[in-house]
Amino acid sequence: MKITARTPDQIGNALRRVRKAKGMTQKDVSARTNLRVATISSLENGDPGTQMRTVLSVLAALDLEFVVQDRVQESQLSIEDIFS
Amino acid sequence: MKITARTPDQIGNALRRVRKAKGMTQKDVSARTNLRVATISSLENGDPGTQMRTVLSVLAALDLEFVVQDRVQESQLSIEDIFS
DNA sequence: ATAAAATTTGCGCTATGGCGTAAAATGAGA
DNA sequence: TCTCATTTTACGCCATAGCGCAAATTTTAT
Repeated sequence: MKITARTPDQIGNALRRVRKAKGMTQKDVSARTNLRVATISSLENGDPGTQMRTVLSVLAALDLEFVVQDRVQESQLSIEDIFS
Repeated sequence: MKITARTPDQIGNALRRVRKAKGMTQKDVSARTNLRVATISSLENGDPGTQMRTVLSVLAALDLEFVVQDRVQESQLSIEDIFS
């Protein structure tokens, strides 16, 4: 599992996809993070105002991590276009 | 350039390292993002409250991107321990 | 269809991010 | 050492994140 993200939408979609792939509900993530279900929802829906602590907390709950790397030249297709 | 980050501090340090490696000042990043120098400073110093829009904006200014991936088992050493 | 689960939205609240502006502190070069 | 550039910190301001709590909406299964 390795998804490039440049926008809040892409990050949100990636997190939702991974969560579902792991068979977890927002409630499950909420329990692991002590964040409200509404907060998880907001993040997954691409709220750009979501704080770093919140994103990192959810990442940890999903056993994910961030990698910061140089931008790679890629097609105009976003991850959302590729995966339904 | 590829740096794993799990904490606001690690993200901040990574961004600062990359910025300097590219010979840019916080003022340069500020000019490219329309964020205040103080905001860049806050981010680089690991403020967990920094918003996603801010992080993504700075990433773009540094020609970087996020990759979300499964956590990798690694030593206890953080990136800060490895690089001065 | 319909019941249950899951997700989204709303309200009032407190805390704080990022803004403009400016000054203070730190770092780097002559 | 002494500037000048860079970074950090402060103050007042407005906007909003995330909280508890709850209701509404959507999705999933039976």
